[in-house]
Amino acid sequence: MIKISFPDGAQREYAPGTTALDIAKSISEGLARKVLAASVNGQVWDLTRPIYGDAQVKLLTWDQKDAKSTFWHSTAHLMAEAIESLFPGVKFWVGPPVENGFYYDIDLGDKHISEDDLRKLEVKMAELAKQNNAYVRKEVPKAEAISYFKEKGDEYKLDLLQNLEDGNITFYTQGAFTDLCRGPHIPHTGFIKAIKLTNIAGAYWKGDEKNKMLTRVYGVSFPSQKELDEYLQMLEEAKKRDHRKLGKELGIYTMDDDVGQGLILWMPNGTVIIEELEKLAKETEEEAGYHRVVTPHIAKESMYLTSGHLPYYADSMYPPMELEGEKYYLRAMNCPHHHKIFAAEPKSYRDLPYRIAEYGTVYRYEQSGELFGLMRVRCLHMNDAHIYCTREQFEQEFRAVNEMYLKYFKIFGVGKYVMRLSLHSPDKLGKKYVNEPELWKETEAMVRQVLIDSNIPYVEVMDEAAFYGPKIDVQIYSVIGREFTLATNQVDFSQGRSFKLQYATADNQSETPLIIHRAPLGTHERFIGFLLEHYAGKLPVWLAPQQVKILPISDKFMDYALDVQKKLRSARVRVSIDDRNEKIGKKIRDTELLKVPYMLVVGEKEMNEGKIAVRRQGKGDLGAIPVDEFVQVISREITERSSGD
RNA sequence: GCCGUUGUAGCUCAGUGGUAGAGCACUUCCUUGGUAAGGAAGAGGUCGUGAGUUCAAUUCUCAUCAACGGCUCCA
Repeated sequence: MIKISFPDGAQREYAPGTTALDIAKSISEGLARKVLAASVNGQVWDLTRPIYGDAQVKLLTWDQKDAKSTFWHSTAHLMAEAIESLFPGVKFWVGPPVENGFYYDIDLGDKHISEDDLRKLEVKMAELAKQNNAYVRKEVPKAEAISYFKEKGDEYKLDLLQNLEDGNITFYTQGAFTDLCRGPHIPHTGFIKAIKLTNIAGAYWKGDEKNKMLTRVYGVSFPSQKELDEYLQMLEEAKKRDHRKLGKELGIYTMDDDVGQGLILWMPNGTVIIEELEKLAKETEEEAGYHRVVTPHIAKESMYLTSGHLPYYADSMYPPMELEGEKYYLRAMNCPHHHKIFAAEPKSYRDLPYRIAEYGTVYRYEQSGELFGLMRVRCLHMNDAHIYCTREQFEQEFRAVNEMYLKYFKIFGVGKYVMRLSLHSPDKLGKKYVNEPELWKETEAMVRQVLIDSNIPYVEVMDEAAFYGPKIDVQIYSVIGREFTLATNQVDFSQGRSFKLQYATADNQSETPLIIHRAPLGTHERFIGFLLEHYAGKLPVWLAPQQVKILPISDKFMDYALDVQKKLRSARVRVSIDDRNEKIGKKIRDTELLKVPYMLVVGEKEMNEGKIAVRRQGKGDLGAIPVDEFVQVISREITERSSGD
């Protein structure tokens, strides 16, 4: 007998060769109907795969991530079967599960899949699923696998096989479809009750843009129609908080073909948000000992040759304009300008750390297909600053920057983010990264140490560093799940030397400072895009473009409304009056939809008592209070930058 | 940049080989109404842009621009 241990610590004995499905059945029939896969000694296995030794077994049902992945992976095979039956002769690359569903990359040859075909494929898949075809695992010697795919003329699977070791190769077959696959899979297709093929996209083979483009079909599937409906419902909800939709509805920003792709026109409402953010940044930076500077948006080519940016980024800068025999570039980064300010006056160690900040406007010629609302644009305003410091000061300065992030995140209630320690790839030294292997090692260790000392959870990622040094990026996710770097904190051991930046040490030697590039609030564009989604458009009062709307019951009360408005305006509250000839219900509805935080209803009662009836957006009627009291309440809320809950 | 989809009124969208329609928004009038849509009338579009096919193109074809979904990229 073999001993099976369960996550709760229980142990049971089974005959060797028993399967996880047998184990589930021995516990309860209900469980056996629900279980999709099993974790056996930490590895996800097919339920039907025999277990021959003692093992830790965890039965995985839909709620578990690994079970979902297995389920979607199996659905990808089912989709491939359907595609093969509707489009015979196509070739398959890989079909993995992803965050929300699965995809399969396909070489369609001269065939073509349309949106209509997706509906046909869904029908076919449902039909195949109903056959309850088992996913059958088969171990295959490498030579046999090779000859199988050679005979099929499938160069893609042959390519996959190249990197697989003999004895470690398995095929899975369900119905008429056989695929090279390491598994695992759900027991049979009958579990797949609801399928939605979501979109068709191109994807480079092996993710390399030099390679052929394959057709990728995305889909998602569920064990019941109800779950699919809920998922679709959730997508609808997510769309409502998409910053592109909210940006339009709330009059935040616009774009125009005559201006150009990726160039944001900030409307009055958006500009209010920008100015509030800048106010916050300026206060915070002043308190932290930064100086403000202002620098031009262009510079000569020679500066970007000095900085070393040009060889790396020429393609993603706007092409230069030539004037009097000189090439000028629109800047894509602020750092060189700032370095020139550092260099303008001789520095001593007493001047360090030298911190200079600017909401710097930069222009990046991002690939057209990359542009995305406010999140990825071609003209951006960076919450930029550069800190020039000694090696001894570095840790404290770097840590102070991290603390600044966290301070900001607290104000905005940002909880869902990942701190990413971005490191270089040693094999790309001299290409993507400056060729200073020792300095890379040293600074990466320094940055890691700061994270550890500050007790900040983080993930390490290779090949994500800047060309001049390692960095910490704060990754956030848009409502539709796309990942973006919101904030960044970077070490630079390279540009100080390129620009011959120096300071005099205490013993009068010349030393090159370390530089920290940092942008805790990222760019206005991305940060505001993020905030709109984060708050679903319901900005806290201090950020709201329109903080108060006064709603007179009828125009008899306009004079009183004007009095109230005057009081609020003198307290610097952004307020206006809905003076339309509409009923109060209509005024409330429209103001609610514009997500104005406070509505003040004024009518006969309020006028006689010197009060206003306060209504909070999304919360309804809060009752009447004296005007002066309201002014105090809202002023405090604004000054404290309260999130309002 | 690549693959695919889309482009009609300020917004959301319907529609057609014979030069266009709805709802909301807007303007005017009636109504002066107490916590999420009061009523009526009116105005508004050379159907993204350019070319081609056709007696005739918003509709078909091609090109181009832009948006969207991915891929690649992201100082």
